[in-house]
Amino acid sequence: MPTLRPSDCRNRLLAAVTAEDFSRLAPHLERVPLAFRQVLIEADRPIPHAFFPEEGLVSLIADTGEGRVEVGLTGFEGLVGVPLLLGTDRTPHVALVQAEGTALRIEAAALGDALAASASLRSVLGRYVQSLIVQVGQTVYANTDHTIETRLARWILMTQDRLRRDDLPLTHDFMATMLGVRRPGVTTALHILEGARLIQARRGCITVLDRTRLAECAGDSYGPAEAEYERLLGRA
Amino acid sequence: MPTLRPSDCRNRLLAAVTAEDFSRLAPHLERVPLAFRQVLIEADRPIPHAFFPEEGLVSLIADTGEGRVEVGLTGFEGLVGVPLLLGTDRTPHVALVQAEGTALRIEAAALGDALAASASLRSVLGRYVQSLIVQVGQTVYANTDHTIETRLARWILMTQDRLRRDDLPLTHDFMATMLGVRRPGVTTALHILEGARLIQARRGCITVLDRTRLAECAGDSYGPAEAEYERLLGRA
DNA sequence: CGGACTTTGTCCGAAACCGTACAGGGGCCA
DNA sequence: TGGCCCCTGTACGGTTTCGGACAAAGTCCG
Repeated sequence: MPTLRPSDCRNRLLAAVTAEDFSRLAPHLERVPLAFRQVLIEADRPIPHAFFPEEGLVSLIADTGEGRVEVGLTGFEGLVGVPLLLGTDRTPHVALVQAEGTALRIEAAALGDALAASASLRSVLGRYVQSLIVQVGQTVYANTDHTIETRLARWILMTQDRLRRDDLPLTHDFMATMLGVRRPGVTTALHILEGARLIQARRGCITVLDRTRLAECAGDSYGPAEAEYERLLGRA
Repeated sequence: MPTLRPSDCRNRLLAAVTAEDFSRLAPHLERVPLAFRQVLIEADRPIPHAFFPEEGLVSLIADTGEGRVEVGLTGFEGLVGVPLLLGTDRTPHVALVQAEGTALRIEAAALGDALAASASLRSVLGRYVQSLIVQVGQTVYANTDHTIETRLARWILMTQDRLRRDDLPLTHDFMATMLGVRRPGVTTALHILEGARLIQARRGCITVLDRTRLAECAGDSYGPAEAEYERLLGRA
C-alpha cells in the first residue's frame, strides 16, 4: 500500500498536523468504510483503533443500561477514540456510526507511539479534546434549558456541519433517541421548523432550507462549541 | 519556602503521581485559599494557574451569556484548569468556587514544562480528563432523562464525595442554579428527600442521613463517572 | 431590641413533555 | 399486484416543570 499523503485525506485533524507528525502517522493509517449503525467503540472494552473520519457521522453515547443519550458528535473534523489520547484504552461511552462514510483508522499502539514522540501532535489532538469537552458542555446546556424545537435545530446544524450536504438522512425515531425525547415530540418540532420554512422534511430525509435562521432558532445552544473548534484548529 | 512533600498535600492526583513527577511539580506548587464564589477561571481569558484542590468545591459552568448550567464538579480528587493539559490557555467555561477550601496552584508555564518532560504525568492527568468527560456525559444524561428529585440526589452525593462531610453548606437557590431549574423546584424536591429520611435540611445546610438510599434514588445517573475515576486513578 | 436582608415555604395558571395508542402512507419485495 | 414493514401524523390524559408572586421564618448587625 502506498503511504498516504496529506492531500489524500479529508480529515481536518490530519490536515492540521505538521508534516513531520503526519509522516509519523501515515504508515499506520488505513482507510476503512464506516457502515450505518456500526459500533466503533464498545462500552468498557479495549479500544483497538482510533478513527479519523473523512465522511459520515459518529455519535458518542452515554449508555447506562437503561437510557441512552447522545453526548457528542464527531465527523471529518474530529477523532473517535479520545480515551486513547488520555492514557486509557476504554470508556463507558459508545461510538456508533450514524451516517455511513469512510475513516482513516490507526491502531491504538501506533497512535500511542506517535503521541509519545511528538509534543506538537499531542497539542493538536489535545485541542480537539478541549473542543469536544465544550461540545458536551453545550449539550448539557441545550438539554437542560431548551425546548425540543431548539435542541432539534442545534442537532440538525451540527449534523449538517459534519455531512456537508443539505439533505440529511434522518428518521424521526432516530433523532428522538439522540435527543433523548419521544418520537412524536420530534415530529411536532419538525412541523414547526418546516412551517417556518427553515427545513423541509420528507420520509427519512431532512433538507436544510435556511441555515441562518435555523441557527437563530437554536439560539446560544449552537455556536460556542463550533467557535471553540475554529479558534483551536481553524485555518490550519 | 520549604519544598512540599507528597504527604503534605491532600489532592488525590498529586498523590497518584510518581515520586519523580512530584518532585518536578513540587517547587512550583503554592498553597492558596479558595474563597467562596471566587472565580478561578474566567471565560475566554488566559488561565494563569492550574489548581489542585485539597479542600472545597469548584464548579465548571457553561455560561453562554443567557443561561448558566453546571457541567462538572471538581474537588480534592481533581484538577481545575484542564485546558492547560490540552494545549490551550483558555476556555469558554467558568470555574467557580462553591465551597471554600484550599488548593495547590501552579503556574501554567511550569505545568506545561512538567507535562512536556514526563509521559507518566501526562498519563495521570489525562486519565483525570477522561473521568471528567464521563462526568459531563453523566450530567447530560441526568439533565435529559431524570426528575429534579433524582438530579438533586446525584448532585448531593457528588458534593458529599468532594467535601467529605455529612453537613453540606448549600442553599436552595444555589442548587437551583447548578441544576438549571427553578428555586421552588428544589424546595419541593428536598422535601421529598427529607420525607424519605434520606437527608435533613436546615437553613443553608443539607445533612446526608442515608447515603445508600440516596444513591438508589439517584439511580444510574450516579455511579458511572465515579467508577471511571476509581478505575483510572483509584488506589494509587 | 429592631430593622434589613437572606432563605425558605407555598400557591397559581400555563406550558412543555411524557407514555401510549392507533391510523394512514411510502417503499420494498415476492 | 398484493402484502408487509417501517416511517410519519395525530390524539388523549396525566405528570412535570415553568414563571411569577408573596408570605413566613431565620440571621445578622447596628
